[in-house]
Amino acid sequence: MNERAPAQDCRGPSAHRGKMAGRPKKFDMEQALDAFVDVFWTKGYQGTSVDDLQNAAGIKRGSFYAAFGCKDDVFNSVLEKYWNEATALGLKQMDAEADPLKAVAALVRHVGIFMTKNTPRGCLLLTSSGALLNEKGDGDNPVRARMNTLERRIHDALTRESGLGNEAKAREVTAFALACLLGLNALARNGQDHGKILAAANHAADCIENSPD
Amino acid sequence: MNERAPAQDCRGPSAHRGKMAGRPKKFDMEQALDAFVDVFWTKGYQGTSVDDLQNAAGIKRGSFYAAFGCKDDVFNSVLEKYWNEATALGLKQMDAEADPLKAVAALVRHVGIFMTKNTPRGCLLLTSSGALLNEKGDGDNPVRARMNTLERRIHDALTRESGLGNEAKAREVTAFALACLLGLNALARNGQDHGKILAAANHAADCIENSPD
DNA sequence: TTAATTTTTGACTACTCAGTACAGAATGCC
DNA sequence: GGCATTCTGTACTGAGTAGTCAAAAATTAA
Repeated sequence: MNERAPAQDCRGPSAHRGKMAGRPKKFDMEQALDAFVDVFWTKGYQGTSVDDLQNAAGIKRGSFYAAFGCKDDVFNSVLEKYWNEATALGLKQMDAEADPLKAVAALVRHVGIFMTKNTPRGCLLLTSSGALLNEKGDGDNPVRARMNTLERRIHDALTRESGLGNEAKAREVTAFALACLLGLNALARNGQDHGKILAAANHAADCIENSPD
Repeated sequence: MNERAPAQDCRGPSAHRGKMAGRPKKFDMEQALDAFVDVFWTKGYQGTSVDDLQNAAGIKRGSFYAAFGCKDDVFNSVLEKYWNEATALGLKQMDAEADPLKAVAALVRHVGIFMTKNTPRGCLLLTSSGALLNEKGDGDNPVRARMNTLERRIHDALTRESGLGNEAKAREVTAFALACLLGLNALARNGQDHGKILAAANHAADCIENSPD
């Protein structure tokens, strides 16, 4: 564990143009972060080394640590960026649908498409959740926290205003939907082809929409 | 990559009692293998070092390599042992059921129980499949091969004698069932409690049994 | 007792990794 | 120009890793 501050100044070429003293950065923080997302996404948390990150962004050791902090700091930043983008794409579809079961079904359907687009990478968040367990034990971690958020969002979608009165069923569907998302992701990462994943996603969505009581 | 032979003689204390020359083994091959299963199961493929394996079995470096070969050899042995045991427990339940959809539902229900028993470890096979992708790329690997076998078994269960006439539906349900299994596993490894996992498994099984056409 | 055989043991090589340290380069400000 | 500031590049530390090797120990066979 390392307690250094991750150097949150973030001026660099892309930051606001009020010129400041000192040698200017040769790289763009945002572009570098994009590259980091890519590396973690394809290689997984455990599989990426700091060298991988540096090479991907074309940054040498010293600059890297000064600008981004340690590996875990970078991973947190990457997760934040990815989570925001993935949320924007996926969860909003769920919130737009009025009928609770249809809303969750829409989420699952969208995730199917999302996974298909990115085979065999699947979803960075869902994939990392398993890997972090091996690395850090089952304590709190940034992935787990976001998984809980995701779960809460699904549960909320099921129980808001016009929602399911039956709390037990809401919980069951929530757990099932979560399992479907994780399952579709695992399917994608197992190299299943587009057709199969989409079929499974559609089937899952249909199942949720026609949920048995 | 290392091409040494994994020393497949396997006499040791537990083998047949025709005494042979040479210093006797101090450890039992089967017990050691059990310990290896345990380590890979809790730490994952990437997360376990050869030292971990040696410590778990109380074997020193040289002896380890002489008896079991390299890390990948050990992993293959572990996978074989685990697969046989998991198959004996899980797939036979599926084969015992005549109705195709009920058979697959039975498998999913059983997996739910299995995952619950082993939280937060889940299933060694399903868990490793994602990790190996990061490590080895998407080429052939021993996990992938067994995943394909699993998929084929599910598809067979759906299409044997009295089975579904509709091939498209069979494929859809197969992919969905696989997604459910992987999803339940991921759920378990995300630290979800017993109740949630069982609920999700039951819901999934119900969905499969009442599969929409 | 001696030879043959096999395992044990610990040292050894060679490599990768995360993170630190520091001299020097490039800039803005005065 | 001179100075403070910030970034770059590289070398370094220390820990971990996989796998090899040869000498010592334990056993059976002759």
